Amino acid sequence: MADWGLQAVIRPKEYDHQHLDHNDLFGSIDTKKEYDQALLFCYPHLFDNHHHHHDHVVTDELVDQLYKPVYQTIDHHHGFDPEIQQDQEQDIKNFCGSAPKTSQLAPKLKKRKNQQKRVVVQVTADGLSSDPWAWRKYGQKPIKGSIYPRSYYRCSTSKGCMARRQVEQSCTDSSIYILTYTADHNHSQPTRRNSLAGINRSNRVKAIPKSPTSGDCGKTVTMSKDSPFHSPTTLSVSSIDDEVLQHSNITHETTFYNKFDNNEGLAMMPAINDDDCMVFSDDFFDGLEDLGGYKMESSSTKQFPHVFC
DNA sequence: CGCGTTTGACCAGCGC
DNA sequence: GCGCTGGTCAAACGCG
Repeated sequence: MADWGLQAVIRPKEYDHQHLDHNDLFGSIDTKKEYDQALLFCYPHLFDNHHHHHDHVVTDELVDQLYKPVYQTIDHHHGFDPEIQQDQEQDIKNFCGSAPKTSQLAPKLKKRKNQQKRVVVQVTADGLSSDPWAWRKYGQKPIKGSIYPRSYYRCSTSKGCMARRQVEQSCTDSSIYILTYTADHNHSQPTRRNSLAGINRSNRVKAIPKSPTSGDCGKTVTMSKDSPFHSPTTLSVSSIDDEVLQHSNITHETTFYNKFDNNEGLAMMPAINDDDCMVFSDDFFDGLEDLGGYKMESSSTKQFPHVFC
């Protein structure tokens, strides 16, 4: 059975247009479930205890606008294989249905590198510390085609954890860092204290220099698909809960778009402003922090990158 | 002392 | 088969 690790990326619209060479590196998210997976992989705290679905109105035009370009990308770069999609659907169902068994968690040995599932996240320098997991650097290598080296991290929370993270600076936009997550955590999300204990030092070291040009777009996060989301603590795939929204005082400025996908849930996409950035109010992040025990860095305006476009 | 980064060496996948 | 490249290992070292 095919087990291709197609990647998907959510990135600012203008980024795609200006950095087409990077499209060769990444695929794109093609379903809302994959977006959920990406979110869950990187920000699991957003999903804890929120595993019921909600009805949200979304127009067909909006759905087409949000998702159509992604399918095109997949067709172009990876080819569209119904069997592959079926496998991916099954992976997601396994993930959604119940806590996975140990056998499901164990990565396949000798798996081809390009078949490994991975999640690609693009963040600004400020966003590098927004990861709740504790990572330990175990290698760094210069990458062909990039003037910046790639750093390799493994999860330091648990010795047996196979989760990996790669960090590289975009060669076309030095303010953007490309995070690639592979494998999955075999443990629950660390507590805030544990997480800080693991990242305090590395954060202070600032191994990756912050670009003087960064900061224009706040937290720019780019998500990708096909993550190995089999965290044993995960209850189900879900979207950010209405309770979160209410708790966060979401206003018209922080509208979420939602998309039904074959009765298997819906995605919630932050609104895109005129600058092609998702904008969240401070109240929103305060709410998330309260609900998930997760501290976002202080900033007057939080902006998440939006989906491909 | 524990935990982190750095860095050169080594290994394996992949294309030719 | 060979060479290139990416990913990992492990020793050395730094820091609190």
